[in-house]
Amino acid sequence: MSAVARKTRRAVGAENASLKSEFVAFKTNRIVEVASRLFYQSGYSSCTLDNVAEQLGVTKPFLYSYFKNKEAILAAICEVGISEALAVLEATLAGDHKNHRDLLAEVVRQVGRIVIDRQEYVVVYQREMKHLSADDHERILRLRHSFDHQIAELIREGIEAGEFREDTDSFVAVWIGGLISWIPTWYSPGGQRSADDVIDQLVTAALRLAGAEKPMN
Amino acid sequence: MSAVARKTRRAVGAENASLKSEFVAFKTNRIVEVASRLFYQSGYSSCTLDNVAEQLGVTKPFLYSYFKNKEAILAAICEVGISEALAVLEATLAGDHKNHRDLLAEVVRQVGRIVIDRQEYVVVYQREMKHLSADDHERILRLRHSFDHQIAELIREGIEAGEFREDTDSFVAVWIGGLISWIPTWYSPGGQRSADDVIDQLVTAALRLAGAEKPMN
DNA sequence: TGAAAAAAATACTGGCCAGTATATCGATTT
DNA sequence: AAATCGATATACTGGCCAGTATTTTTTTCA
Repeated sequence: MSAVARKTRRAVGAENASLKSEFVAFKTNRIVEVASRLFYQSGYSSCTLDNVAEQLGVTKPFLYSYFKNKEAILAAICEVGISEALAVLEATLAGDHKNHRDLLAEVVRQVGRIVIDRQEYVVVYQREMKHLSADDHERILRLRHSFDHQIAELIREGIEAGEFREDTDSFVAVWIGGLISWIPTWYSPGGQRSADDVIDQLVTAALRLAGAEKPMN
Repeated sequence: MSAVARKTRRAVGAENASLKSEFVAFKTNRIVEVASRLFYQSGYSSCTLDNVAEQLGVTKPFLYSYFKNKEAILAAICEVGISEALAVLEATLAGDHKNHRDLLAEVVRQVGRIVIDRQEYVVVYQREMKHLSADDHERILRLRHSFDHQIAELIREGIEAGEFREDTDSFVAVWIGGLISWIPTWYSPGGQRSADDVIDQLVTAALRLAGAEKPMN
């Protein structure tokens, strides 16, 4: 066998392998997607894996070749919302900004957008967290705390910079988190208010809580 | 039998009857109390009626002589928080107040207190609503809407009276509802912050959202 | 006190469901 | 084309649990 042939075969092999892992990732994703919708609608404990499989047009053992058990699917769902939120938070913090008020506004806007896009994941996380194994629970809680702490830090810096009212408690970070998490309980796509309206309101509300008046003009 | 004897007997009979209905109310209450704690801890679908009965030191058929089925217990739990909140809202609105800002502050304070006192009921309501029968769901949703509308009306009047910033959307009523509902997810009795601290913060936050500065000084 | 009624317990059932053991089927290799 | 292998399906099990039929205990009251 020539050196060229060997190389070609290796390349083909590598391509196959990566293609295969893409397939796996795709299927895993679809499972999480469908499961999150069904867990959202009927609750984690009431939703059976047969339901999930049926919705996907496959059978239960199929799910078990991609996830260890039912709880692992829940963990995957719970991780989506919080890890995406954390990612945009950190990306936004890393970017340039005029001042802390604009930075806070931008962070809230970005995170609000994710919460709206990933409504079902976020709600399932909030409601069903208690069914996670101790390990998964701890891992996800760490992400969550990292998020809260970075927001709190942002608030503290803004107060120090004199951009937020000085009688603001950095604990408002938690209240702002509340506003954000509250969206999915009343916003529904295709309802009265558009997603953009809701996000604008959210940003206004967050700035008021932080004591940073007049958002954007 | 003399008229006096008849009267006495009737009186005794009535007394027994009322005592009996007090017993029934007491037992019903205890069931709701224990069930709400267990549903809170492990979720409605995962918690069995045998668990509830065991915690009460009785057996499952006992529960069925006070409630038609499992869902009826859930409905009773869901109704507690919202109907108490509605009651204090209406009582507060009916009282005298200097102005709309103080009225809003008082309403938020009272409702916040109930949400803290009835944490478990409120959380179960939020999480498990979807398992209610259509009838129960509708009935409870009406209470909820009544609550939201009255808060929105209060905000509108406050704006009109010039006490809240005029660029405030009466939709902030929903955001304020969010703040209130958010408490149970992070406040825990015996934790860092006292219930009174939390309520003070809540009132401050609500006034900021409404655009009514400087709460109490 | 004893019969009847009320309250609560024991004992059961029918269906559901997470998880698994085994079979099938199509692709790949030789 | 036979053997192997990976991916998915079929078929099953063991335990759980809402709800109920039946029995036992307690209360009522004549």
